[in-house]
Amino acid sequence: MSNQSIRNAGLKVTLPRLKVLQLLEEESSKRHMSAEDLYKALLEAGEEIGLATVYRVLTQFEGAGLVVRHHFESGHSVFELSDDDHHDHLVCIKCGKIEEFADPLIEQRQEEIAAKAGYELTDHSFYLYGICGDCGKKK
Amino acid sequence: MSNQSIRNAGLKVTLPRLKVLQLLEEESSKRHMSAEDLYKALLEAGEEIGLATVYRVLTQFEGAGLVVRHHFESGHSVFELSDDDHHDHLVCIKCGKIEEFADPLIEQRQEEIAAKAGYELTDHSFYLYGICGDCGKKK
DNA sequence: ATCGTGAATGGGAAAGATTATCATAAACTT
DNA sequence: AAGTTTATGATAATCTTTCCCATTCACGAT
Ligand SMILES: [Mn+2]
Ligand SMILES: [Mn+2]
Ligand SMILES: [Zn+2]
Ligand SMILES: [Zn+2]
Repeated sequence: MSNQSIRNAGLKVTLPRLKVLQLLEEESSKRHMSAEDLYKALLEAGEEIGLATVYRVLTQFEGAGLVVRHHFESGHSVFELSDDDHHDHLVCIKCGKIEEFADPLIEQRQEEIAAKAGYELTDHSFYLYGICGDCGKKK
Repeated sequence: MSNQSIRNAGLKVTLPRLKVLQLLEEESSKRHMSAEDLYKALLEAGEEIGLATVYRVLTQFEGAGLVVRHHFESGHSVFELSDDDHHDHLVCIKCGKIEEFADPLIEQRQEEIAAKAGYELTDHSFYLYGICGDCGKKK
């Protein structure tokens, strides 16, 4: 239950935190939401929450590993619930559709590259951009 | 000569454009400069240039393929002169040092991933973050 | 070299996203 | 229940980038 996830993250269980987390869990389909997206969705759902709180909570969740932050080309941050198994993203530059993928070969290669340069790898950011099948046809 | 690069890009040769491009060429060592970085450097060099112009010119150069824009974690854009051969980046999260690398295996794999998903790949953004040898020692 | 005209520039205002402030409210402790 | 600590929400502030528009500049034609 989200209740427990928040505790495990070392955070107090407050209504705003609960609501944000639950919304992220429900919207597992419409993933990758911005702070503003979440804020609006909560308002529409009749919740009383401040935008600043949404930003704060998301940053805390990120720190606790509960959510992952992404910077797609647009520049601003979008979030998704942290999954057990890491994945990367393939984004259609026409319609915005996002495919998720995991590629062990690339993951491993990253380690090799970092090691060769004497770096200890802590993170990576990897996005592919292209034109999806649907958008390609329409052209 | 930068003069010619600008013409080839289909742009008129103006003083601001010339100055920005020359600065990027000189600073090939301190690569990856932000619009603000370039603006300040030009002011200090006694050039009279507007910040808005720097932004405009960088966007034009990017469109013409003269420079490449990066979004490191910081959020804002940094630029570097476009090199003939593409490279990606390995960034130290402690000291900010940047290693550049090119990995044909990863580049190829990206194509395969996109193809498998029915996307036509147009671009990618790939950054590795870690702790460099120097910063690892100090710990 | 001078002119004319459309394109480029610079300064400041505006926008968009995120963070900082701080008085008030909600949680926890006792 | 009271006191202490922490979180929240409204708003102001910040930061980066873009927009606006009057003025200046570049360059092909004269
Ligand atoms: Mn995802
Ligand atoms: Mn580079
Ligand atoms: Zn598409
Ligand atoms: Zn370092």
